[in-house]
Amino acid sequence: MTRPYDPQQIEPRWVEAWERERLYEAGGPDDPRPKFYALDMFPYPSGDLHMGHAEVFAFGDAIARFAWMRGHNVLHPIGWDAFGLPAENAAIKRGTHPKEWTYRNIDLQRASFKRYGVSFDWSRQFNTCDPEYYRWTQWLFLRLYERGLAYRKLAPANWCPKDQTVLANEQVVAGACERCGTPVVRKDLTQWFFRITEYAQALLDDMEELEGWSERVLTMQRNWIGRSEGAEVEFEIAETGERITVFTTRPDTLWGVTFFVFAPEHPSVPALADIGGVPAEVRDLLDRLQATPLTSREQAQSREGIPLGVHAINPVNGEKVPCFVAPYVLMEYGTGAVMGVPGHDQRDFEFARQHGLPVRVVIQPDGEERDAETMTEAYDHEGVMVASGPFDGTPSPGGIPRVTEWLASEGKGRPAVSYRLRDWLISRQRYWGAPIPIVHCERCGEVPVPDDRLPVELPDDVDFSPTGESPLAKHDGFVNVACPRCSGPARRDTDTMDTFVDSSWYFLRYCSPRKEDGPFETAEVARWMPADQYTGGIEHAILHLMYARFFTKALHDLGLVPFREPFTNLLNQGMVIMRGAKMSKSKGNLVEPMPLVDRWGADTIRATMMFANKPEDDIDWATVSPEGVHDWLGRVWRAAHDAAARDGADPEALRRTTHRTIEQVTALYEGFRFNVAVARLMELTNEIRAALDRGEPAREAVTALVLMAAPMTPFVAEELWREVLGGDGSVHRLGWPAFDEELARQEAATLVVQVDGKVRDTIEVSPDVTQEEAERLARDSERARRAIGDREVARVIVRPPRLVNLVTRG
RNA sequence: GCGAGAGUGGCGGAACCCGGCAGACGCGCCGGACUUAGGAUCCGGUGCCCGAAAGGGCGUGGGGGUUCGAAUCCCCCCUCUCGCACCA
Repeated sequence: MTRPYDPQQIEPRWVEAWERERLYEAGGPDDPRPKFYALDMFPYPSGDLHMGHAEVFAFGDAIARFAWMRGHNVLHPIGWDAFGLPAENAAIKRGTHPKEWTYRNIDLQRASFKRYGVSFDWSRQFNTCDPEYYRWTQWLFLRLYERGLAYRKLAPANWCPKDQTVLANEQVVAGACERCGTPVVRKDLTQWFFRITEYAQALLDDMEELEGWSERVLTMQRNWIGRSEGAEVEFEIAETGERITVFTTRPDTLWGVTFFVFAPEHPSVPALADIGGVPAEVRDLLDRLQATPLTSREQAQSREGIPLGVHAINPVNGEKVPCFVAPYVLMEYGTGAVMGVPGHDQRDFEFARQHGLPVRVVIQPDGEERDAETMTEAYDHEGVMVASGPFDGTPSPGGIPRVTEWLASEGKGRPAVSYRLRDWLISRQRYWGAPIPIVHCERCGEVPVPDDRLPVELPDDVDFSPTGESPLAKHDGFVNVACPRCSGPARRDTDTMDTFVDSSWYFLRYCSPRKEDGPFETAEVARWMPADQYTGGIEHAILHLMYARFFTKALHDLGLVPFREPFTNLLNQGMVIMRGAKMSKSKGNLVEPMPLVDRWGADTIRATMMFANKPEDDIDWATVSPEGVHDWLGRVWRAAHDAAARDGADPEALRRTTHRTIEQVTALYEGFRFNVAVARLMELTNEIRAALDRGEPAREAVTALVLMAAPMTPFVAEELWREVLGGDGSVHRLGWPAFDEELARQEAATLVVQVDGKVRDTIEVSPDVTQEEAERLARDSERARRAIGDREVARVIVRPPRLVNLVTRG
């Protein structure tokens, strides 16, 4: 009697055995097998694993195991992204220390990962909050600092009043803090930045190398960088002679300029307001804006504005146009001043209407503008109608390139490129992060902490309740320090780094995680990087992936790594949702994976995730059920036991199915089509069952089945392989089953007789039917005759292996 | 508005790259077997309509086109999802 399939009985045993056998440790430099770096986005330890983790690591692990079985030397590491605000907030709420909370969660997640059967190389684990790690985060900061890629400046920052910290632009969503949803306000602070804008063009250009990235993510990154080509044009202020530069994508519309607008924060504004006699109004506007978020919608959408009382001289025709200050012009983009062309820009048009300014349409010389004759409609630069007239018209002497050229030759402008991307604000006024390794000395100014005095350790005894000031600033023992340069009294920088800095290089540390005299071993990094496959959630499409790409480029230019892109192939899987909505405790639709594992076993939960949908799409947990997969594994279990007890070679038909399945499943794994792969394996299982029920042997088929299932359902595969099929060693070290191409292509041959595209009959024939035989069959056989009736056969199309099409006439 | 992707049974989804038996595989549902019992296990059925059956008709968001043949290729439209959005 076959023992029943009981995952709770077999799975924990293999967790232990694999660990004992050190089955998943990556091979050293002498390993002759080709390398495969299977990288999964490391988790944030905010509790036990959630459904999202269960999904990513099911995919990531299947990819790693498949690579092992195909003969690669695999690096499949794990660590924890352990610094960050949630730890601090949770610690405050629970009256504990972020460190304690974090390490406890890491222990919890580690145990769960093991129970889940993920094939990690545990010998390489680290946490970004370990001093041995953040020492090198600080070291890398200093290298960027030396290169001028890290700098400090006073800037308006996004400030979250609840979390009491500055946020990166990327962390502000619809004017609110990404984490807590509190509306963000503007605050002027001296902040640390990474000069990611220096790499804006490289980040765009090198996308060519990212062949294994989805168009979706590339588009998101492209939008985020937001490159536009155009020209800088210089206007002169009539009253002062000051030259003000604007950026425009449409220099050819300079003839349509009827006004000029400054952003409220533009440095020239206060002086011009004095001259124009409106200093109080302008100051009021600024004060009001200070109180509102940097990225607020309403503010930007209004068309309010204050006439400055001064005029700008249009460089192309010497016209004087009135100047305004208006919040719809952003200091953050372009030069913070724009020329107003209401005939060709929606916003300018609305502004002109509200302030009673004239609208003038520029007529292109080659008649490109559709309203050239009537001038009843105005279009923006994308050909979208802005408004209907009638309007004045004025001719332009040329298109964009000609006008740009002319401006340059006259010294009134130059071709220019503008990016939406801003420098990356990395300082945080919070405790749980890597301290910025800089000392401020009264005499020497900013002084980097020397490499041999790293890490700048984060003290444990800090009052980290948020007050708006960096918690570290209240810790005298931390703050007061001798200047490394002059030994005089100095103060440490008390900000900590954004956690995205920690995660911008962790994949390099994995290559040599225990290195003590550097962030990574160059040879090891060269051996493993770039990562062959990166697996993680779509929510990191912009932030993390852009920062990691930037870091890699900067390190490349510092001569620290020999490549410019870190991740060759990227798999962004969708989310696990519940009844159409994101899971959350507050919505009461939270499902936790580990209790499911306790009930069904890890194999079933993993395979259920993979079977539910293609990796990129969301899985609605309400629409899937582990039952089907669990039943399937039970059928595999029984089939394996039955087949093992039977001698003889598999029957021909089953062999064909087996080899066809191997061919298909191999391709499906390569394309991450795990859902279909599961379906094909279920199909094969059904065939095996049928053969066994007929009393036929099926050992070869079952063996292939177990091997192919191994990356997705590692426990049951290992158990069946080692304990039932008498396999030698782990199934996860075995070669991937080979398939006989000839056999795989042979079908149970049926000719489908189509008459004018409609299926009339199916006729059994030998698998290698030729055109001649098929034609003879089509014309002479009784059945074909009956199918086509009295029509005349015009043509016979044979498409091996199994289609005969009779094209009839009349 | 701009950009990307998607519309197939009661449900999740196959087949689309490369046109050739649409609905693989699973869930659910229906029926049966075994059972004191079934929320266990096994077997069968299940796109819709007509029909007892054989069989027939209709079917991949809508409309057109190419083709002997279109879920698949081309054009137009509709709907949905995601990302970006005073970016000058």
